[in-house]
Amino acid sequence: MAVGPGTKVRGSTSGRPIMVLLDLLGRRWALRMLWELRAGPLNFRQLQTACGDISPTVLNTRLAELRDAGIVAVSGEGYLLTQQGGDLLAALLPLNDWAEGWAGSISAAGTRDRP
Amino acid sequence: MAVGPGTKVRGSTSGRPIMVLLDLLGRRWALRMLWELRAGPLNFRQLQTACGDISPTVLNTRLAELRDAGIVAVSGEGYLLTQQGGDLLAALLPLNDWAEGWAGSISAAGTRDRP
DNA sequence: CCTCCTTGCTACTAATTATGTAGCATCTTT
DNA sequence: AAAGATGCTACATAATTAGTAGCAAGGAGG
Repeated sequence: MAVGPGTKVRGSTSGRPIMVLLDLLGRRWALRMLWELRAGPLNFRQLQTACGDISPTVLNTRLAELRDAGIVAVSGEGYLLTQQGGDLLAALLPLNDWAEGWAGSISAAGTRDRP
Repeated sequence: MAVGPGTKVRGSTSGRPIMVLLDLLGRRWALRMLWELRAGPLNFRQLQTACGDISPTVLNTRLAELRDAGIVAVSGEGYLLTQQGGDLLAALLPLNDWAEGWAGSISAAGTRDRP
């Protein structure tokens, strides 16, 4: 197993699931890949394109990690979220709304620290 | 501003807020830092320790990015989440539950390769 | 069978980022 | 004044990511 609950990861030897998850999702393109898979399966090159022509090296590495983690799976249709992956994505969807509000507030106030 | 809505980021020239956010949170330690700040302010070295003795170089870089993004701020008490940062964290809290379920399901189903 | 695509992915090098350690400058406390 | 803390910079090394090329396998069409 590359990464999964119980694994020792950067910054935590405890293997606490949340730590493992934060490490996994903190790797480049991982979050974006989940995001791009939200609408349904994509094959390797489609996913690559969706992520802005990410290099196939990282894409493949990340895919392996996410598959090992049981978040992504392969099918005849291409790569897709597992049931669990879908649940994870659902937990991430609110980020979109937050980001929209963020955009509004920053372009309005544009500063670095809040009172 | 280093990174914020409207910025061009890796994999997206659109500057769509969600893309900028996913890029920002996808940098090493960013998610973890937010997580560790959930309970209240921490000073530089406390935060460093909380993140498992992350190197001060990255810590400082990430802090600057998160401050530029209006997610983290400094006060006499140390580094803390802004109002917005708090909202973002709130959106991320469900990940903890998800991760717990993840741990359970993987150790129960023992899919890929666990002893 | 033979080409010509498409697809998933490996190879390899260059560039960017992160790690790890040391230590300085600035307070605060004793 | 001396002895911590604290926030951070410097710098060398290691690890990760980017970028590009291209191969092996499979399918469609001829």
